[in-house]
Amino acid sequence: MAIIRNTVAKKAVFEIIQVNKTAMSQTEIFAKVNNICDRVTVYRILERLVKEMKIHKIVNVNGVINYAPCNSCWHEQHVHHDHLHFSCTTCKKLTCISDNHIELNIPSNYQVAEVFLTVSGICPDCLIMT
Amino acid sequence: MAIIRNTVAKKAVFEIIQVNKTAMSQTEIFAKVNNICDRVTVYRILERLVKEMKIHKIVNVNGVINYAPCNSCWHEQHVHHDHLHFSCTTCKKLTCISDNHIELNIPSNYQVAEVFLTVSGICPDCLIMT
DNA sequence: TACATTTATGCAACGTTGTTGCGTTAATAT
DNA sequence: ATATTAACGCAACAACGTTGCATAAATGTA
Repeated sequence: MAIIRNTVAKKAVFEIIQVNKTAMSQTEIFAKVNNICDRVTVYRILERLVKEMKIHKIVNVNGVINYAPCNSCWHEQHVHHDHLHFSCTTCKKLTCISDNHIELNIPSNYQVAEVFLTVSGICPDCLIMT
Repeated sequence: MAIIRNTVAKKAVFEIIQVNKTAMSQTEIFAKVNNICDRVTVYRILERLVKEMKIHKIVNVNGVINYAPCNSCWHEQHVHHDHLHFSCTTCKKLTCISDNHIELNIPSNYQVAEVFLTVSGICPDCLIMT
């Protein structure tokens, strides 16, 4: 069964993720909820939101897990070759970039499920500062 | 200056990484060195080997950092679009797959440095077991 | 509106991965 | 053989994430 409840903490976390333009880590999200709930709760809410496919999980190039809203994006079930993440080495922000169709050339004896494509470099905002 | 020394522990770690066909985490590597040295030493050796470009660092889809030998592969300094990592969801092994040229379509106001391309799914070895 | 059900939470404790400081050991050059 | 200093061991810490269990609060129903 498992009836999903829409709690205040869950609404707050989802709101934070949706408003933010770039992907956020659990630490950043917890810092923004203003002690409305425990840090463990944030972990559990994120886990649920991923399962409900309202947000998605992205591993940054440094290994830190980030979360972004699932707007026009892929879902875990589907193979998408047209989505990309940009990791800025200056401001550390992780941004989703759509419309990036790529052709893979993987041996046929591998069964592909998901494609993770992350590009590191300098984002437009930081490039201006140079 | 910084003269590089070829210690027994370093030789052992490098040997382990080279012999193994798939990329390994620090934990896996440390488990194989048979207490020849401390776990902190393994971290420091890996750091040095990366700097010397004898091995390279790959972040797996779960956020765990893995290490693989730098044979026909890319170096951190260069942009390579023809290298790919396959992360098996069954055996958790991370394998390097070469010859995978991809075309990116990133807005020109982003300055690209490195491309990280990881594909998850089921590897040939695990596919046979199905 | 009050109550029952059970999902979601708080707290505490633990686990893993990775880092830092500092005194000691051992690899290389002379 | 000795001096130099890179590399190491140990201990302690830090960040990130997980688990168990008692309690709180959403939701459906009377």
